[in-house]
Amino acid sequence: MQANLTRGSIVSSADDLFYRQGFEQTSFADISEAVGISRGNFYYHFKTKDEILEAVIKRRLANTRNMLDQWEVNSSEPDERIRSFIRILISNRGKIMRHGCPVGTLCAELAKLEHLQRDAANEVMTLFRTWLGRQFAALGYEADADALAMHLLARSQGIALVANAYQDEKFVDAEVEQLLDWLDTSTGVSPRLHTEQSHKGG
Amino acid sequence: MQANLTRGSIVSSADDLFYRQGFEQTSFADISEAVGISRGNFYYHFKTKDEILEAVIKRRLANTRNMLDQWEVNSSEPDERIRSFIRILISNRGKIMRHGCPVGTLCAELAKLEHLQRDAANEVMTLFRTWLGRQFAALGYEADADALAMHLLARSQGIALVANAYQDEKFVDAEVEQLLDWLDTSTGVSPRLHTEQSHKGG
DNA sequence: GACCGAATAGGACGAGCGTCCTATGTTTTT
DNA sequence: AAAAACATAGGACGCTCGTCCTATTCGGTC
Repeated sequence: MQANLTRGSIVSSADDLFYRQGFEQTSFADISEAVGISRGNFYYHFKTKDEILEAVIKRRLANTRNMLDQWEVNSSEPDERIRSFIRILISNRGKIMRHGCPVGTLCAELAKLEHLQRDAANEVMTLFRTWLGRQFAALGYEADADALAMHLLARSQGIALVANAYQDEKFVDAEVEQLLDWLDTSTGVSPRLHTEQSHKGG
Repeated sequence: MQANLTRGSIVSSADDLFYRQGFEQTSFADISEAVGISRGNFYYHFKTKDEILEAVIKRRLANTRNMLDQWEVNSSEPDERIRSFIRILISNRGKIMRHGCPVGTLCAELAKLEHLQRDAANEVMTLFRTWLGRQFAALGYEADADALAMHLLARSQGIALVANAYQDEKFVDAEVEQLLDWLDTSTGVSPRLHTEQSHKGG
């Protein structure tokens, strides 16, 4: 079963290239060169470019699920879990400044292409959305859980996009601080519900 | 000077197509068909695709400057001017849900392509940035004017991107309300500086 | 060692791309 | 009216793309 190994390498390289160059801009030749195989061999594993995209999105879905699961394991408190989400802006700061958010840029590109895999790409974002929604619900914001999740999602996407445009490291840091403060003090949607406020550890 | 007329039509159509389909996805054939001229005539006015992009960006810069000037004329109060900015999310809501923000999506695409016109595209965003910065400075936030402008810029871009992904009209409305509230109450960066707070009209 | 499926290599293909050229038509100038 | 400049049309070019085909090599089985 050498095939599975090669297939994995292809999806992994395609994932990386789609992120760095965009889907449309990445050619079969690019991927096969990155993997170190011939274009003919490539066709043995994937018949069309859309098939690769589909596999890449499935891979991202799986990776995202793993990451979210890990955050739930690492932190028992919902607000700390949300902080894990916010802090990826810091841990991935370099990549984000160079290539934007992998989730947002793919959604934006496929939306513009009106691509069939558009909904699949959105699912990755929805993974974060529902996960964040659950955390906000656990914090006591049952009614506004989804709105808060969407708000945080949009804030993150905006920070990533602007950071990518201006390559501004300090801007990311400052905005992340604001997000953490926003989480600590109030969500801005229904502050009165914020009864059991958790205290900062440090 | 029929040339200037045709040239204008080309830039106008290209502007629209670049917004709806993206720069890379739009071909010479697309533009010439939209204008109603032959590809040969096209070449008479623009030698390369990059030249068209350059002209489109210059057009957007001019249009943006006009719009910002108009906002300054229409409102004497800086906070009301900022509200004009926030409200484009409502007035352009349909377009934004379909194709995203024209400024943000172009910056994101050219960043991914590592295109030479990338900085030029960023200038459109910078136009908003400096203009917003001036309004915040006029509101009394001299020290944090640029940070506040960047914050509002990022918020808007995030809203546009998420709205484009989910085609969610109510989300845009709710977020715009939050932005207007944020502007009215406090900026979140240096609330203590917010001495001369303007009152709402309605 | 012959055999067979799995896996790989490398190139052919038609289409569309950006680019460029030349011929033709249309004003404007003299 | 002739000449010159402007403007347009339509197709040729070389290239790259996604796709597809066929020949070859590898690895395990009888």
